[in-house]
Amino acid sequence: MDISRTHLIEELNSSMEGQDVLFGGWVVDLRKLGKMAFLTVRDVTGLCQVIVKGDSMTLLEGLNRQSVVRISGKVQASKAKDFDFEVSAIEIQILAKAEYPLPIDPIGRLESDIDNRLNSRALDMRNQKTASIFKLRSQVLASIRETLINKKFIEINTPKIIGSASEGGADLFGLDYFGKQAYLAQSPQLYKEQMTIGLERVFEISSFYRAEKSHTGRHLSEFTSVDIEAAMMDYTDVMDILESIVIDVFKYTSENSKTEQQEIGHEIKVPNSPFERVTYTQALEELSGLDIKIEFGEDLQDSHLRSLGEKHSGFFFLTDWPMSLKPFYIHEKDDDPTLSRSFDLQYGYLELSSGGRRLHDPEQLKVRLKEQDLDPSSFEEHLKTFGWGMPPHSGWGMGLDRLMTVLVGIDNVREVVLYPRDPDRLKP
RNA sequence: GCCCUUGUAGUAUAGCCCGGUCUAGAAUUCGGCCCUGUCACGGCUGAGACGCGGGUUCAAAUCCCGCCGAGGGCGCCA
Repeated sequence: MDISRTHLIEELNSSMEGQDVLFGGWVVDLRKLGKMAFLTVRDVTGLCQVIVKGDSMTLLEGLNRQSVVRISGKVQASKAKDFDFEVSAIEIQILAKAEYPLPIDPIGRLESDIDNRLNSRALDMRNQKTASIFKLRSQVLASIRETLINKKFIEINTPKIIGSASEGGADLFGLDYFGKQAYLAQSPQLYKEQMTIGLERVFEISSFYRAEKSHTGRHLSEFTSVDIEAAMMDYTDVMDILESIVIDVFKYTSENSKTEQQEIGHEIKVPNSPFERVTYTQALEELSGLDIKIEFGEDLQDSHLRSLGEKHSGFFFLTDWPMSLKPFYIHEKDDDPTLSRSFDLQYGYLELSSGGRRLHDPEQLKVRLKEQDLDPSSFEEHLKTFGWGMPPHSGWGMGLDRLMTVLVGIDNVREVVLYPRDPDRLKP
């Protein structure tokens, strides 16, 4: 079966009148008017109207919406409202039929439940709103890579099957690895730090796993994280990098996704920079002004972050957290050892990223491990690299899926992940 | 782990609170017929549903209980 095409739909134009073309895609709409018919056909690049008349009408037998067709025809001027030109069909080949009933309405005229759409995710991509979200996601990834590579970062891939828990905190998924206990990685933290020894500036964009039974619109068991780690940088340096990545993502997508923004019904606006930087201590004071009393050293609850988010709408950094709230590898401040060189990037109440300056002195690391009731001997593989000339370094991890929800203005992370995994969803 | 909401054709919904009017309604989709410029085409026509199991009642889509499914929130966590 010949499935070649001479043109993608976006390559067709009204100056080609009279020209024979061969293209293909899926049937979006089919309107039969007695002895003539209109169909609209979509490929990844666009939508084209096809007109069928006379003897060609027999070619429509058995054709239905969402089926895949290959059409040969002649370009001609169109009287249609939305098209300058159309293709008059000479031959219509049905390459694959769509079988009804379909589980969702792929046109999106009636918006189906998120549950139904996720169960039929591939078909959901025929819905231009959904497809646009993932086209945007691709642009976001491209933009982040471009920004980081321009700043001399090297993209790495660290293992997702690991032999021991990397940093405490979240519960890990355990698995049997040829009779040994293994885990799915919750973060590339230790590996990316190690890589600063030789590659100096590294980043990874990958899936990580948390076995938390969270039921919210912003948590998934499998999520995509953007991580960087850079030698010879302090936490404020990597905050600047994070900020420029976010700004670049918004700039890039706002300019390159006009169609997608229209489909989604959300205009991407480049945020103001620089982002506000609020210290943990200032945050406590602000909350105190709102009659919310929090002791130094207490973590900020969701409700506290919501209150702060109302005051600092949009992106802002929360910096200088108490050491007691931070993992063992975080570096303290010189002027106050109870405070850390750390930060979270917030969008309102939503935590997008957290990072900081890391300890690079193995002796200090061992002390901190013990303080947090972790056993230094189970970190031997990691600690030994610190004796090989570990440069001072800083980094962060950012939840890509959360950033996507901010970018497209949708508050459920499941909308921006192809096949989300949460405690109740393992399939498809 | 806790709390709230919810389940009606393929899809998305009305009806439920206040039981009988439900032979479950309108839309869209799907099938058939008519239609040569549609553009959410139109007209005629057909098919298609009360998640499962108990209970209350003369009578249950409607009230109660259990199970299963779904959505959201809290907590955990990023």
